[in-house]
Amino acid sequence: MYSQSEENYLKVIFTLQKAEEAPVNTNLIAEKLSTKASSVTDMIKKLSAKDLLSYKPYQGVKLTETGRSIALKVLRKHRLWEFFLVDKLHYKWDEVHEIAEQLEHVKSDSLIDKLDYFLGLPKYDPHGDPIPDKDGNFAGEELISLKNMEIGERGILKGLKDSSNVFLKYLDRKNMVIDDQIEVVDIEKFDQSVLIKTNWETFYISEQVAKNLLIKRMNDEL
Amino acid sequence: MYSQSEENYLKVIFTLQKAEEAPVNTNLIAEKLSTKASSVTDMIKKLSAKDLLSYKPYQGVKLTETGRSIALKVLRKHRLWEFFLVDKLHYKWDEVHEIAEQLEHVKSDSLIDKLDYFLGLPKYDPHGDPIPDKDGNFAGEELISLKNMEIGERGILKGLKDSSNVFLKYLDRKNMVIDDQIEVVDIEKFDQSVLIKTNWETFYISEQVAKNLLIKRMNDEL
DNA sequence: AATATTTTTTAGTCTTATCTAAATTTATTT
DNA sequence: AAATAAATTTAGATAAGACTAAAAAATATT
Repeated sequence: MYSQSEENYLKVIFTLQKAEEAPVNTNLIAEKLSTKASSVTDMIKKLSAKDLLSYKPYQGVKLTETGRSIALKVLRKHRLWEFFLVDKLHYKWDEVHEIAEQLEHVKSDSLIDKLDYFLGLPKYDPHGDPIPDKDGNFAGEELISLKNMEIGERGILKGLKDSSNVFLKYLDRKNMVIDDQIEVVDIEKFDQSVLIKTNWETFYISEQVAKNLLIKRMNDEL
Repeated sequence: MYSQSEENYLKVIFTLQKAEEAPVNTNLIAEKLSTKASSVTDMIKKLSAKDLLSYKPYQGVKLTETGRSIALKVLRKHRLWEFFLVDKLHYKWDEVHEIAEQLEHVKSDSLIDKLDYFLGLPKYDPHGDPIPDKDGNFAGEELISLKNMEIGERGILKGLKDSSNVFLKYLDRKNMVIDDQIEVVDIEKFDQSVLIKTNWETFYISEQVAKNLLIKRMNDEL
């Protein structure tokens, strides 16, 4: 069994590793965990001793297979609990992160699978992030940034690059939610802002927003 | 916010206090928590400093109103999660305790009320234990001896431990009847006699009398 | 290549919650 | 009432995880 702290480190390293595709460095981890670099070094040594990651001083870290599978399990729990909070308890999707951070550390072999089944084996959490299945496999799916879509293309909002609270609130104000269908109507050449059409309205979003919206193209299949 | 450990101590002390109707002693707590007496003493001091229980060395402990309300909140969470596990995830009732022990410490003001609502405001957990409601009221709130009330506490006279004729006549002379509201104004340290205030007068009763009066607490707050 | 800057690690300290062993207080027997 | 036993508290240690400040290594700049 691993401590909450260990699990959090593994989870954060996993997500950074995915984003960076390179050894993850100490400062980044410290920043994501709101802690200090020296604390990260301490924990890294501990995790390395347990063979959850490989580490050479000053060279950053990489998860081992074991470390990766633990991180995936934590991620699975986090996302399933988020789904539960939104789908069953009717939280808004920007309210659930903090609670899921706690729930993800509840230890029980059977619990998470029963929860999964109860929720109907969902494939995506409320932020559109894929939920790893029992065996650690993602619902592999190619999501592209809305910024990379052409005029006339359509797709479905499936995820966010930036899940910060400010951004979630912005989307809430715009009434945009996961699984919304979106069509690119026009792209302003001057500032790359994008005119999009949702099911209800047509409006402009800035380039920065467009970058952060992950879209599943409509000609793909589920 | 209180630590998991603090919450566990409060919860255990609360249940022991209910069972014992007397100051709860160190060894009992240690046994229930599978820890050592010395650890209990340490924690007791900490909780006492935070005014969650009253404690005099070698004399056992008693929860304060604040301590009691925290314990009740933890118990509420524990029992609601147990209900969830059995009713929604189809666990058997003898499998849920360990998991609920973890879930009960998840911190969120809104979570437990939303869960309560989602479950249909159940009154009893799968073991038949009553679930305290939002305001800390039990379905089957039990009665406590007036002797165990604190200065300033109020309650309603609901029963007698000793229903002998002499005692009934005594009450008659004092004009005390069932459903009288009673407030504990003071407790004389020398002989533990209690100054009480009824709707009509304020007077002293002996410790022996106090022991025999069964009170339903009025929960002014949680 | 030498210096400056940034990143990472080390050394030492702190807090929380636990423990063992010894000392003290309370309760029980004789 | 003295002696013994039981319960409780104190003193001192330990482990996890975090911190600050200083040292060491890697990177960037001139």
